[in-house]
Amino acid sequence: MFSKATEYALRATIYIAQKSSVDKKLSLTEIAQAIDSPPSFTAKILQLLTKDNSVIHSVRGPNGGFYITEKNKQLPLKKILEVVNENDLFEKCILGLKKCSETNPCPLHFQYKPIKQELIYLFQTNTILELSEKADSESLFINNK
Amino acid sequence: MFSKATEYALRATIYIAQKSSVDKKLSLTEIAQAIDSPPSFTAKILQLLTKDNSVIHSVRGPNGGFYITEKNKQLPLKKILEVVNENDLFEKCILGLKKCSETNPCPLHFQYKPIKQELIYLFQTNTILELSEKADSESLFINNK
DNA sequence: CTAATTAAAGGTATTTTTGTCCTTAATTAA
DNA sequence: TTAATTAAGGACAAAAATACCTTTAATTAG
Repeated sequence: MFSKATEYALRATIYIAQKSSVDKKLSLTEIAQAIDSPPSFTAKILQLLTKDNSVIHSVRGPNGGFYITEKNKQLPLKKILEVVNENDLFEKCILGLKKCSETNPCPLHFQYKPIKQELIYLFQTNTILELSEKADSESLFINNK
Repeated sequence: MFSKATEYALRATIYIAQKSSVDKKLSLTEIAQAIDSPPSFTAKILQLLTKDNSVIHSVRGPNGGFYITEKNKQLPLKKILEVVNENDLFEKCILGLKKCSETNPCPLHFQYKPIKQELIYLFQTNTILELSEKADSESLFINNK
């Protein structure tokens, strides 16, 4: 469904929302361990999410790390997909046809349509905050190996 | 959503179901042109679908090519996904967590569950025949560029 | 039987994705 | 001010997906 990059972006953001605050920032090392992702690759993805502080924030130096503001916790999950450029899922034809449309539909078009709508709804209505609250504080990301 | 390989597999099979018969086999060249896919790569995928005649059939030599039997047209689309090994879509956690389950759910688990069910239903209940009949005989695959 | 046609099979090449490493910049504490 | 810490940024490496090409095998028509 999603690329590794997107999976890591979603997991990392949810974890950061769950565990961080302005005065309790999380290091790359902690995040990567918690969500079971390769640290260096995760760093790249966190950079994307940090750009313009669009999703998460970062601070360098001792006691630095990553955190997310209360305001940004109100962002929908969809925002994360936009940042990692996997947002086209909600526009693409399921058969990969470039010109599939309402007037020139692929054979799956009208059956897939409501499913796509539900996916869009899922990522548009769920905020980072809501998801982080659903994430059990201990058991979610550990034991993922 | 799907890999290129899977998209080509679905498109090719639907096209073959729509246009071929035992005495009107389709060549690789025609198929690849019709569904707008790279011929050599498509050949590999058709080989998979042909193996053990599990989905489509092939004949070498002059007037050879690919076709599908009426019997195999009754197969669900899911069969195609199995052959190209993208069947795990219906089992995987949307966040990529290895141990996500009913008792240890990821934060999206219960919201994604019904969507996943609908996807499974879509690919299990739709047969190749049904899809090929929905595919407009002329306008579906052309103009895809 | 021979030549032509078409898919099968295998190897190779390219591109994209995923992952690593090293240096630089920022921040902090001593 | 210096040393330590942590993310940013860039170059590089490995793996996987996608795409191509060449030879072989099967089939058919003449």
